[in-house]
Amino acid sequence: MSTKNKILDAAEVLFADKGFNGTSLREITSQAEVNLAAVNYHFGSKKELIKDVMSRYMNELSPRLETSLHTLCLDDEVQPTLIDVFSAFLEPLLHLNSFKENGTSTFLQLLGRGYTDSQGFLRWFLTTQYPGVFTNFTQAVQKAYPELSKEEMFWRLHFTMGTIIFTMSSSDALIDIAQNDFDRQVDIAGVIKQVIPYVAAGVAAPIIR
Amino acid sequence: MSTKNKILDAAEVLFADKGFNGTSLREITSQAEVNLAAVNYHFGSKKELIKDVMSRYMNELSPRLETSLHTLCLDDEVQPTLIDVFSAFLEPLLHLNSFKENGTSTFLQLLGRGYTDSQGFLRWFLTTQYPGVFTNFTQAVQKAYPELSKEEMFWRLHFTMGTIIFTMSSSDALIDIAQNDFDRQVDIAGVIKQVIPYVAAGVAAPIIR
DNA sequence: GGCTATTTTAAACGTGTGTTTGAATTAGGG
DNA sequence: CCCTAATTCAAACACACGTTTAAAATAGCC
Repeated sequence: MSTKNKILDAAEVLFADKGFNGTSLREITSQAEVNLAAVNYHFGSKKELIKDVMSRYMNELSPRLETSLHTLCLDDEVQPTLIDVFSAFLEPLLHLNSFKENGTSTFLQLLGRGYTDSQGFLRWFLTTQYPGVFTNFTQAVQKAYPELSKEEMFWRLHFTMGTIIFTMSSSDALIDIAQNDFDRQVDIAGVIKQVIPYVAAGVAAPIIR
Repeated sequence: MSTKNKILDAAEVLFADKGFNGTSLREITSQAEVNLAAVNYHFGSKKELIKDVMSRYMNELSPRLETSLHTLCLDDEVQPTLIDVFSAFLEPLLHLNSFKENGTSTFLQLLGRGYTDSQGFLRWFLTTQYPGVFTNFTQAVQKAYPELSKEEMFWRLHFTMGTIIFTMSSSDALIDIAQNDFDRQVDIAGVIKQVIPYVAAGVAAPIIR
């Protein structure tokens, strides 16, 4: 395993767990069992390391998400339900688990970290580097629920992102509580399946004017 | 204005904006125009300052929230809708605006920070210091939607917290985008009114077994 | 006014941070 | 084998952090 990958692997777990600011390069390099200076040698700076950690996941997720949402919109005749739209995220997201152990959970936690940690840096990163994900998604929702105005859709999509990202940021803690309180096995896929009807119903909520 | 309050006022704004870890005592004290050592003199430590910032808001919010949810459950005959339950949050939350300028927005941002920044510290703080808020809320939801099992309710309540807290954490940025894209005035009350039907529909989503 | 307790102040402390340096080591092609 | 380029390494750098100190200033009471 290359030094670069050892660093990336250690960094993503720590970043997900303790945030970007909350994780020091020394923690990362000692976890990865490499020299401290290796980060700046291979990545240039901590900020670049963060970007590369995110890119590795986005490059894995983005094409699968794009095709998944695309096939959903292919047939002009049938109108997909909102459940269909959100379910289209399921396979690409869960695929991250075969890309890397606990990949889905780690990625969603990272997403949450990036959204709140660094004052909109991630929002910029996503919208500029992977604009297709957004446009494909809004198109799919638009098709499933045409009555929704652009503004209402804007808000409801951000509510949805909030629900998913926030839940997943603290999913480890929540899963622990659920296992204790209800005495049954829960995993990340189970949480995602719980959240889909929730967000679908939220987006489809009756419009009050 | 006392030194203590000057610090609290400066701290809450900076904490909301840049997180707890992301804000230094030097930023706070120079913003408050007091000496650096004043924080440790009046509060003992940074951690205590964070607690006190949160307490000031919770002590203002908690009793109003409790009575609001309580009156909702008073009448045993009529069953409140979920919209009623979530609307019961509106007045107590918006009251924070007369308690302090931009109080509602600041408090909800702080809530989001606390939830993600410090690995569950806030969850502990809320559940141990203000357990009434949770139990009253779940009772109200239970009454509005009795079919929901304890486990499903657990998840959907956390999804709801996620939606609201996450949205409000980045509400300033979102409001800016909305003002630009849709060319109309938006404020925090407007966002809350948008989010209520969303979360109400989410909680009331049909159960798939 | 004088004494005490409270508060403010400037300076320093120790620690942890991201980054840089320059020498030592390792790899790989001619 | 040898030379060069790439990589690793220990050490140090400069800086920012939360906290502590002890002297100076202020306030409140007899």
